[in-house]
Amino acid sequence: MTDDKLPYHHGDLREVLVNRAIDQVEQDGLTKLSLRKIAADVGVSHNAPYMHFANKDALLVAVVAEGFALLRAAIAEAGGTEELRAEDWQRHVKAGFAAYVHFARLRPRLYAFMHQPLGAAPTQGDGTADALQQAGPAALTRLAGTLATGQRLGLVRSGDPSAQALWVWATLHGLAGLTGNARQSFGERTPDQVTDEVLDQLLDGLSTSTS
Amino acid sequence: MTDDKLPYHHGDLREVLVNRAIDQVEQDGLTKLSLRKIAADVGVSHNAPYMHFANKDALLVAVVAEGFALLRAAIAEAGGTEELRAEDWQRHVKAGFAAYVHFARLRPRLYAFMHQPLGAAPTQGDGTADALQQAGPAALTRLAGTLATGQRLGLVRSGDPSAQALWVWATLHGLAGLTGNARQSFGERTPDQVTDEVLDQLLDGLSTSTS
DNA sequence: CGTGTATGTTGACAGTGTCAATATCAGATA
DNA sequence: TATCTGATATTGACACTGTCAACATACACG
Repeated sequence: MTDDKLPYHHGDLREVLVNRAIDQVEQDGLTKLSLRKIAADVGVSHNAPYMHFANKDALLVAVVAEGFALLRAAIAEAGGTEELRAEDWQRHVKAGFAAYVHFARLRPRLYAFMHQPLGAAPTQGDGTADALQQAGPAALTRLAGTLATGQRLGLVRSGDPSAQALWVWATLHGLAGLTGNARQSFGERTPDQVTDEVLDQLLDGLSTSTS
Repeated sequence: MTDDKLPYHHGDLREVLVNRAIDQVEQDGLTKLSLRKIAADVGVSHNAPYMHFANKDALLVAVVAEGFALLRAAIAEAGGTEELRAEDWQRHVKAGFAAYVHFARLRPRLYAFMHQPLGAAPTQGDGTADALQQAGPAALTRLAGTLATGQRLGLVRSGDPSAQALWVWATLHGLAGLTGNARQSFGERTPDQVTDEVLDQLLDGLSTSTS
């Protein structure tokens, strides 16, 4: 990544640190994550990260931000949940939902860490942390818009789209958490089957036809 | 657990340590949790915990186990999801669901830590860890039984109860995660409103009447 | 009693996050 | 080109952490 610029001494150390931290979170978990180990892996001294992050928590905030960026990209690539017409709607929407859940299953620890208030409270005045705080409502508004479109197309039952959006979001988030947790088992079902079944039920529950 | 023996020197140190660890997780988060600090707070030496737990992770596993016990108790107290008849069913079920979500909002970090694979992989052969692994399917079976009862009462639409249970569980888990996260905001809605609205939609989506 | 064993303490060690002081180097200024 | 400047990285130090080993204590049972 970023092998073209190679600026000052090391070459975009900040981004390299964040990526390495993401890997570390995904591999050994949050508790084992060591700033010094990350620095050593990257090949810099144990205090070099402090040139780019005030402290360990600041790096973790950057990890969360990058995680959300990756998630947005994954959803967008899967077909996007916006700007749709005709009966492609349901297919595109389900693909976007599935991409959300899939992301959480591919990077379960990162997804969990993005959402869970396990660490310290977000550092005040960081800017990045403030931006994250607004990511939720923004995504919710976007989702509500998608559902409003579905209503206009006659594919989604009437009702407050923002309330329906909360419902959808809760279901996706729950599905993401459950299927991403390797400790969790679902009897005979695979996580993929669970995802597919629940999404079908959700879309069915949202739709106008009773089935 | 083992609250009757009151053993040797300190008096059931194990339970005290777990409770203190739960408080610590809830207050300052997982990353700041210190075994030595817990020991000091409880009034024992920094190595006393090693008499009851092989290492820090073992204590954390016990924290998770105790968390699930608390959650089960909270749901049971709210009316229990089992052994119901007549139209009390819907009321009791919603109360149980709400209790689940409420628990997560009262102890967000504990709930998150119970589910999220942030820490190390479960220690092999711990016994407690193995028991936790089976807690998921067990709860799922119980929930499916409740839904089957609802079907028999004509209150839940037909379909595989275990598939419906997964749907319900995902929704509850998602709702729990979202409303428990203090960093999350829902526009004008309060977490309680969000919970109520989504649960109504879920029960509506599950029910036989189309609205 | 005395003895064994579960329980708790003390001391030590490597590893951690973070601060202060120092060194290095890219790029602007002259 | 020569020099200055500030961002970037390094070294050293400190308090703190998890964990191991050796030692001390106090209950339970013969």
